[in-house]
Amino acid sequence: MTEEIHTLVARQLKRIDQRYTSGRREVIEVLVAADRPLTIPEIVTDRPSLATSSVYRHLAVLERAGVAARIVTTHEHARYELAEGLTAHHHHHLVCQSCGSVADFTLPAKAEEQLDKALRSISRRAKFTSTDHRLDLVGVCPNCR
Amino acid sequence: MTEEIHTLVARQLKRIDQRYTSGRREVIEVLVAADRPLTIPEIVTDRPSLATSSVYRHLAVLERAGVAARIVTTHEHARYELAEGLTAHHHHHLVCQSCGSVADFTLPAKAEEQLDKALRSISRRAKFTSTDHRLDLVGVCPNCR
DNA sequence: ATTTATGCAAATCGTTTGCAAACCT
DNA sequence: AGGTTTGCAAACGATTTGCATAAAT
Repeated sequence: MTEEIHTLVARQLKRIDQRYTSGRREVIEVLVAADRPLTIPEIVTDRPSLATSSVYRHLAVLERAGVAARIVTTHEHARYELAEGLTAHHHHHLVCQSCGSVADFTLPAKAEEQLDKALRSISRRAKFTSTDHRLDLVGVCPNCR
Repeated sequence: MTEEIHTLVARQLKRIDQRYTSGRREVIEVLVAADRPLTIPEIVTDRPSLATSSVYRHLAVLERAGVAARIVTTHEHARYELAEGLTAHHHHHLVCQSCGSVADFTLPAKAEEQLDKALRSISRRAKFTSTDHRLDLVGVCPNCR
């Protein structure tokens, strides 16, 4: 089942004429194993054989291929996770203001639907071509309380 | 009515033992005049008498005072706007992936309520103390199409 | 063999900070 | 005067890039 992911990543990379090299594969492995978005230092700590600059490049490629997603936080480092297409579900984030950690959550299907509907209507009115929405809850995580 | 804002800002600053100096006032004036979140270079362009480093400091203070809000974008510069307490309404953002511009929108009251309710329930379950939520629509603005 | 990816060190660029002068009270 | 704020230049730190080597096709 995680093999499936690699097949998918390889296909998506090929689509933009990129190879699925061992370094890129390692990055994907780390992201698959994580249950939350990771910073680049975290990824490097997990796989010290990877050079930091290469991880930046790998993630840029993986993002272009649509298999990784960058999350912007108020904290110093950006965070990355597998794209929703690979993990199979649309989700949102709980962002801790204190430690910068990010956890995932999903909205009940009905709430998500209602939200989507409202957002589609907004986009239409604003002549804005929306590709995605982001919903974050900002606050303090259980660890930091 | 914009005088009212200055009174409020002054009060909030005093609360954290900070003065409402001319530089800080100028920053607020620019933000009041803008109808969208601005980057620091944009603010400096508007008021060239302000030193960039001072604008960074001003906005840090204004943010601590709760009268300005920093918006994190995928683009290079952070953006700032008046805090919701001053502009009087909770709103969200349309973020253009192409040019990085950010426009405001509000959700219909009912949709916002439903969303809030769903989010409160999520927070409770995750033992997450939520102070705020952020909702962004990501896509391409009319100017960039 | 030729192209593409990677590591390392150096460069970049938004943001922060030290310090001396200007400002406020 | 005494403390705070500001401008300027220098420092910082996350991310990017140049270039020479290594890997992939």
